Amino acid sequence: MSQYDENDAFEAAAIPLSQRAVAARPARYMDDLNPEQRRAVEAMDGPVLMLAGAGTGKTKALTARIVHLMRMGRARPNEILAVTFTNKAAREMKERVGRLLGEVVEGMPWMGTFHSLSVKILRRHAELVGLKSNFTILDTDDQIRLLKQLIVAANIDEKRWPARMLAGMIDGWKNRALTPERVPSGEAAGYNNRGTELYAQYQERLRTLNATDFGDLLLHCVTIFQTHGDVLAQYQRWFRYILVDEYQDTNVCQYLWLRLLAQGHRNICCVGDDDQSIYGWRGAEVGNILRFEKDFPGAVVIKLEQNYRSTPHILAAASGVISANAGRLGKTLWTEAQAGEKVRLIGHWDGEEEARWIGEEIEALQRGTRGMGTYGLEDQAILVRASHQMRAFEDRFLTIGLPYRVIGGPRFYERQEIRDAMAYFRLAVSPEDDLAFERVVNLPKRGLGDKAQADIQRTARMAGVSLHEGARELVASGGIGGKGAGQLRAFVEGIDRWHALTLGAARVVGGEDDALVEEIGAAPKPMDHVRLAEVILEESGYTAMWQNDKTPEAPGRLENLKELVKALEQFDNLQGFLEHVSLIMENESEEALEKVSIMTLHAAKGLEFPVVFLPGWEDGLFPSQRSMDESGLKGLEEERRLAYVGITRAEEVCTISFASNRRVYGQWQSQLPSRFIDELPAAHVEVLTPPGLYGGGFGAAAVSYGSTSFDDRVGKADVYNSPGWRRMQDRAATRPVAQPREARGIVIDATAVSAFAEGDRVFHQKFGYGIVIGIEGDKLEVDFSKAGVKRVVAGFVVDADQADDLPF
DNA sequence: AAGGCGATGTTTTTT
DNA sequence: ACATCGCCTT
Repeated sequence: MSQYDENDAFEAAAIPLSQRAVAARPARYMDDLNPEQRRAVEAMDGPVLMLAGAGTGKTKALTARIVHLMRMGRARPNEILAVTFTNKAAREMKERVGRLLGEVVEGMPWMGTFHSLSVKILRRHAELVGLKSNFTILDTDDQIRLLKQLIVAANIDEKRWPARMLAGMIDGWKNRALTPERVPSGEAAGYNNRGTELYAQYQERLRTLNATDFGDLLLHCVTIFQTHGDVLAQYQRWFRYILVDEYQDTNVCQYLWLRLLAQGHRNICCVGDDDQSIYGWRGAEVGNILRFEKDFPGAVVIKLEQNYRSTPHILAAASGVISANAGRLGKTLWTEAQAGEKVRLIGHWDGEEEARWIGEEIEALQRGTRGMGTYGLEDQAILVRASHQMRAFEDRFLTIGLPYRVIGGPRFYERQEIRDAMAYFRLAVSPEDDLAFERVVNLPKRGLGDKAQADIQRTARMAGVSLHEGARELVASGGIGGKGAGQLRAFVEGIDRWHALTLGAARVVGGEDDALVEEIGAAPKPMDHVRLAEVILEESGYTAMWQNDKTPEAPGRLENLKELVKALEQFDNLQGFLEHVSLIMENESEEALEKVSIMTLHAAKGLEFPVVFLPGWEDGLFPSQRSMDESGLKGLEEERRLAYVGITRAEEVCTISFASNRRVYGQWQSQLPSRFIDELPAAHVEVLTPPGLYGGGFGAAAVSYGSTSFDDRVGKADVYNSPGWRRMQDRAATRPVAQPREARGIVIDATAVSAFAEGDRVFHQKFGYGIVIGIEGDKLEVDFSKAGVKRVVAGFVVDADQADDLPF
């Protein structure tokens, strides 16, 4: 039922091997593998690196390999360690293995994410790192709150040295498997040179709270492996074969984790694609995959290069872009598929027009009026670099009524109301959970402000007890005045009551926990945990808080709370629920209705769509300026891999676009087409002419729109240097005060629009008439009669006299 | 204690 | 532009 069911892996081993050994019957799972895939499946022993390009059937090979290992009697299901990064990937792999086996074999208990597997291991050996086996896993909120307290306590200006940043540093250290004492002295700059000290304090606090953060799950395991040879040896013996998916995304800590476990037999198979490493910013080390053969001498390296997903043009475009990266392991994707459409490239005046055009294009493809076939909405996706780009599309699609769904929005369990409710549940399960107490003590408002909360903290600290007990004492001693007193008393008693009810609930389940069984005698009537959850939310006033809330999102939040309670049904008790939620952030209720998908490039990894739109290919946005500033060439190369990932998501139609103007942080900015566009091989690209732009003016200037296709003789360098391209870039770079513009299909000639002066009466399509009151570069400050004072790009307004002649 | 206002910092995201 | 956050006012 649960993901890491304690249907214990080790005990499962007690079943004799003979019962499992399956007679060698025709190996169905091998039938439709290509020679390379087959090689990856059959190279069972020793280190194997499977370099699997996009769409080359890597999961197929990986799952077949697992089945093969079992069929050949090399390992029982519970002796195979298969690691993924996401729960989704783990789930899919389980399903596929199950399907290949064609029979219900008891699950593979050691197939899961790095984190879930680490939890499983850590619970068995928690005491080795000073934890109890029922430790809790903090979410980011709790982590930040805890750090903030430490920073304030250390008398460090929290504004100059924010807790978020420290959290990031600590995370980075943990990703590199650095415990506080191992952090290089040079790296603790900031926080008054007390960064590592704070890190150490934080670890101490976690231990006191019997808690870990996400990074700890892995790091503690590594620590245990490194310091307890006997424990490590046990697991090395246990996991006879190790498989790792998305190896290019592993960080140092994960690498150590794997290497320690694989040290003995070296039966480790890593699957990945260095060209799809896009998580360097969160600690992933491409170096891990580049170094594999050195780390594991004698490794068999198998390249999967036959692509089953995309057309040749799409593959060629992707290959062209990625070839600009240095230090690749190098693969050349090929396909037997027919040519199909070239990658389409189109420029737009601004982001809104881009969204409008894509919306129309999607509808046209849906109707099949593009002469390129018919594609349902669920076959089409828009992949953006940064999530704020999604807005333009959402706005546009809402106005034209085009159904869409955003993938990877805030996850269910990350929503405020869900976290609040969870904090209540946590308090009910363990009243001493101080972080949960802090979160909801004044939520809903109980008249307990900063002062009251500080008093509770002080009382608790002096007595060396939890906040819950501290609050009880404070109430008893009358140390808290007036209105808050009664409410705090009610809160404290509420926690007591709910806690008692959870204990009661344990008996219903059968009381596997001895400690709980002993206490049950004192507990009141047992209560079903789903009902209990409702009671808690009701009695605490939390539900009422949202019912009384008049904001438009309140109903949705209540809906989510209902959903949360419903989700509880699938668990045995509140404890069990909380145990698992921290690691499993399921994206549920994604109806597979006919909808266009909108998501970031990161979220798109591993997915594929017949039709893909890649908007916003503009320097600074994509590649992201920040990425380049922070990580230089490395950053640029990662951005380029992102471009590669984007293009290779497309099966049949891939459309790249950019806009000349875009609002960035509220300010209009001229944009240059992405340098990645220059890297697209001309022979595989078709340049489209945007509608409403014809002849002369903007049309000719921008990207040689006049021609319908790059001349095949023109190499990419020439494209970049082509007159039209050049002119457009010059234009963008010099940013003339007045640019020609397109208004409702009417092209206004640039020469007719002279530069503006203060006092000019102008017209703006959205804001109406106004007077120019200031000029700064190509931006005008205009006092609009209806919209008030706005800053607009000069190209967006016309002389009011001229506007009068326009047929609006 | 709670609501309102100006300074601030804006990627990508899993567990 | 826009949301978040800390501070300041009531």
